[in-house]
Parts: sequence; structure tokens; C-alpha cells
Amino acid sequence: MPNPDAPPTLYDLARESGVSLATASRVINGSERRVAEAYRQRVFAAAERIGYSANVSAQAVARGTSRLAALLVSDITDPFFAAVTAGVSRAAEAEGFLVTMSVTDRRSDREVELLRVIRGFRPRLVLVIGSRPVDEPTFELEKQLTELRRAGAGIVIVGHHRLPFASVRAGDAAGARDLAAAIVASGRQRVGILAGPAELSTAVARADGFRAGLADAGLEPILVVHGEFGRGGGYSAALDVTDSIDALLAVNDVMAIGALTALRERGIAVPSHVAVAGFDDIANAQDAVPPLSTVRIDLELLGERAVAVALAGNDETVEVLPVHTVLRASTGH
Amino acid sequence: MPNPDAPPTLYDLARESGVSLATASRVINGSERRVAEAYRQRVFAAAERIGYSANVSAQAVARGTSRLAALLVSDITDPFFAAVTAGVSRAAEAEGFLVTMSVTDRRSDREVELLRVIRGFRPRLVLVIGSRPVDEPTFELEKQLTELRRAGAGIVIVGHHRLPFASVRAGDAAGARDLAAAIVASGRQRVGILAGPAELSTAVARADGFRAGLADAGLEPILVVHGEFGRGGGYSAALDVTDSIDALLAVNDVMAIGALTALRERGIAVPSHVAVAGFDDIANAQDAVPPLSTVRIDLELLGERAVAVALAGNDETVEVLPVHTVLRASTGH
DNA sequence: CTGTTAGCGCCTTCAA
DNA sequence: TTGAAGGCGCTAACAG
Repeated sequence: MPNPDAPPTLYDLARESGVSLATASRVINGSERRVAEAYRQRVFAAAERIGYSANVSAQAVARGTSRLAALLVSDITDPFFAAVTAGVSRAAEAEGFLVTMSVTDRRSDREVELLRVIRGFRPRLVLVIGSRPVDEPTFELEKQLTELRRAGAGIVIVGHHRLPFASVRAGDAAGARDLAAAIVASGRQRVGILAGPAELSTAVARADGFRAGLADAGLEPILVVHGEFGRGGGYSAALDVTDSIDALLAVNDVMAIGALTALRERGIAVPSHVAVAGFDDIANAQDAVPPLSTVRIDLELLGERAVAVALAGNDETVEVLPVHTVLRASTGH
Repeated sequence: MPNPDAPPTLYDLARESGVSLATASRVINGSERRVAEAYRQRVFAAAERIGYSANVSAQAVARGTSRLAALLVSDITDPFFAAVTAGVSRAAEAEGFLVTMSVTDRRSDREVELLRVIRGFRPRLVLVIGSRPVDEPTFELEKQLTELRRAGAGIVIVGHHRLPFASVRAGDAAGARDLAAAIVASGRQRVGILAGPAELSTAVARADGFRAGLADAGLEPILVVHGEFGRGGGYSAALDVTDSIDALLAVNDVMAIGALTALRERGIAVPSHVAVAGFDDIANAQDAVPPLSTVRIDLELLGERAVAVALAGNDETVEVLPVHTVLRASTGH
């Protein structure tokens, strides 16, 4: 026996407003306004009366498409991803999309697994945020994305990668190079790099940028510490720092902030003894003590552009957003 | 002419594996395993071969339901919401749900609008995170949620509210009271409250809790400043603080951290001159300078419980999670 | 401009 | 167990 509380269907709507199914469909959803005004009114009134809401799933199967955007994020708790996600959300909603968000927890098996689930929903847009590992075989990932692509989805990877899909990212290498140059210009000579995970392509791009900036001044890093991309990675890396070092460049702000805490606990003064800088300019970089020098990325814009690029659906697109060095007290500026 | 790249359908699968549509359907999705092993193998093999992925929309219309959870958040950029969202995501994915996330930007018209869109997708779970305004008429909101409910969704509101749906929240009042008591016990007498928005019920509950804690010791707040719930709210509120005050209680950590920055800029020492405390124990509370005293809430658990409660579908449920005062250096502990 | 009528991809009785 | 057939809610020709 049918659920008496099942939502009203288009059929109910048509009956209630005394028009045909097709007419009701047209006024509720006809992009063309080829329905007499009188009918339109009646249908809308009836819809309001019975609380009609079109069944998107049914529309999706009839039309063969729906406005769903799927977002894959490593860790929504990281301010970087949160900010990008905010941009994605805003842009996607503005285009009438509902966005699904899944957390991969930085595990590529999760990623593949989630994409498999997502594929069932036939999303029109698929955004993968979070840099891909540099080495790890991405075969399964690419396979899922390719299937999605074939089903008509616009795919975009935010960050560095080697996959055959569009990408949007910030100018990591250039920004890192600039920042390093600024640090050197302020008189620091013995710099250490908190390089993050060696397999994360974004981390690598930034660390390489730092190196390039140093090389421009004829310098080399005194120390390169690898570790996790999060707060803890910065914290423990800073525990290894010897006092022969006078500047510490971290591949992201979260790590830099962790490092600041470790240095403070060790009684090492910032910036007088060692300068510290990060990357991203997340919201609380300015609340750090001392306020953190960093490379500003318009994170929300990054998300918005990702949506635009996915919407365009050209796999060849590579969009690189400009970045901007921000010097604050943590480097003595 | 049909899209040649349209994803394979169940029909294709059946043909490819030489069984009937019904059989293919059963092996792909039959909860009952009433299909001969040989057939199962063939169907699975064929599915792998042609890259079959069931069309969830079609399943949804045929079955009348699907595993979609809808999440509404005020601001994903706020560490509080980000952490709760992480919990929701984990729990929902574990139950096989895909979760949609929408950002309301703290505007109730957005909220209603988004719920209208969401309703079309017939989600099984609807989670609204972020405390509702205390006064604002919630008629339209309640109406949308009621429709969703009638369509079979499990609804849960995270935080304080007066809506007729299940809720999950932290023990705000009790936690605030405890924290205030601890501050008083450490010798502070002249305390100010950074109360956040006067219409936000969570903010109100916490501010009232602070007052109760003070009252227990026969005290009253010297100052109560209202302002926005974010970092800026704390920052500008702290600009108003006179030096007759020796403790500042903020209704959340983000505000407390903003206040710390303002106090530092004004040259007011923490905690020697004024103690500062927050609420939530967000991840970077320990990176604040000095490390922030606060009330710890297991934010991710909050999200996980929300999913569980929504799944249970009992509108009467009210779940209150325990909280735990954490005293750090910002209050001289 | 409106209504009739096939589908869309899938599930699920109902017989065989 | 398996298959044929009707139906889920909606859209899109196609006539009228």
C-alpha cells in the first residue's frame, strides 16, 4: 500500500490545477514560456497549495542530466581547503548547482572509492581539491575520472597533477621564489625549509620555488625537513632546528604556525633570532604571534575559478592564479 | 541522435552478460542473493568489462528513496563548522551516504532557498548546523523542514532552537558556567563578556552561562559587548575594553583569538593584566599566544551524533554532549 | 498553445 | 531461480 504521505507528483499537480501533465511540466520547468498566463497562474497556485516540489531524480532520468557538482577534499578541517570550498560552494550555488562534498582524508583509495559512489549520481561537475602525490600510481583515479568525463562531467583538479584534465592552481613556484628573495633581501642567509611531504606535488613545487629564490642569491638551504602537511608537521620539524639557522620557510601557513609554537616553547625568538614565513595567507595568519609573513592566495577565488573551468569542460585548460607576497612581523618586516 | 558515449545502462549490462534485465538488476543491487553463482560471476565480469555504474537517480525514482544526506552550514570557513562537518562527513559516508553541503552565509533567506533546492533531491537526512536566531520568525524555515520531514527525511538541528525537530548540541550553559567559575576561582573579579550577536541562541546560552557562573560567586559582569560571532567581532569588542577589567570571556574561540590580537596591539598584557578565555577548543586555540583557555567540545563527535540522530528519525530526540573546561596560559593557569 | 504518448533507467511483483 | 511486464515521476517529441 502506497505511502499516504508521499510527496505530491506532477500528476497530482496537473489534476489539482485542471491542466494536462505536459502543461504542468512546462510551467514548472519549461525554460520556454509557451504557456498561457492564466494557466501559469493556476498551476503555480496549485503548486503552492499542495506544496509541490519537482522530483530531481525523475527529472534527471528523463533529461539525462542534473545540476549536481561533486567536490572531493582532503581535509575540510584545514583552513586552506575550507576557504577553497567556500569559493566552490558560492560559485556552484550561483549556477544553480547543489554540491556534494566528500572528504578523502588524503588517502587515494578513499578517493577512488568515493568517486565510484559519486559516479552513480552522474554529476555534471567534478572538482578534486588537494594536490596529488607526485609518484603514486594514479591509474585507478584516472580511470574513475575518465568514466565520469565520458558520462559528460566537467572535471577539474585544483593543484598540481599529471592527470589529463583541466587544472586550476596558484602560482606556487613563482610565489615561493619571491618570498625567498624577500627573506634574503632582509639579510637572512642561513635558511631552513619545512618542506612537508616529499610526495605531495604542491609541497614540492613550493619547496622548489624556495630553493630557486635562494639560488638567485647564490644561496642554498641549510636544512630541509620533510614531514606532514599539517600543524603537527610544522611543530615537530621546528624541534629539529638548530640555532645556526636564521630563517624558516614553510610550505604552508598551518605548518608555519605549528613551527612558531614550537620555537616559542624552545625559547627561540621570532623574528630576532629566526624569521618564519608560510604560504597561503589563511585567515588566522594575521593572528599568529608574530603575525605571519606569507604568500597570499585568493583561496575563495581559486574555488570559484575551479567551478568556472569545470563548467567550461575543456580538459586542456590550465589556469594559474597570481599570488602576492605579504610581509609581516614574523620576518621582521 | 543518442549520445554514443552515454554510460552503459542496465539493459546493456544484461545483454552483455546474456541474462535478463531482472537478473542483472538483482545481482547488481539485489539485497537478497537469490541469483545462481554462475550468473553472478558473469554479470560482475560484464559490469567490469563495460564499466557499468548504476544510475542512482533511476534507482531513486524506482525505489522512492536514495542515500543522500543534506548538510546546511553557516560558514564552512569557521573552524567550528569545519570540524562538525568533518564529523558529519565521516559518519554519513560510513553509512553509505553521499553528503551535499550548502553554505547559508548566516542568512535565513538563503537557508530557506537552499532547502527548497535540496528538497527536490529528496534527501534521506537533513542536518542544519548553526544556531538559529533567537527571535527571528522561523516560519518559512519550519515549513520547508516539515515538507522534507513529510517526504521521509530525518531532520536534525545542531545547536539551540525552538523548532519541532531533533537536536544535538553541546552543554553550552553548563560549560560556560564552569569556565566562569574557574576564572573567578583564580582571583579575577571584574569580568567582561564578549557576547556575540544578541540574536544567536548559542551565543546567548553561553553568555547566560557565564553570567550564571559569576552569579554563583556573587558577581556580575562589568561589561557585556555584543558584536559579530567571528574574529572581527572579538577584535573590535576588545578595543572597547577598559583597564578596570581583569578577565574577558568570549562566547567562542575565534572571537577570543581576535580579542587577543587587539589586546596585544593595545599593549595590554595577557594574562597578567587581563585573562582571556574562549569556547569550543578549536584546533588552533593551542597555537594562540598565550594558549587559550576554553571549553572543549568534541566537534567531530557532534557531527557524528547528528548523523546518528537524523538516521533514527525521532523528532523528540534532544542530545546534549558533555563539555570539558580546559585551562591554559591565557587565564594564567 | 495544449494534450497524448512514448520513453528515460531501474525495480519488483507475478507467472513460468 | 529466472524472465516478462508494469510502474516510479518526469520530459520531449508529436499531433491537434
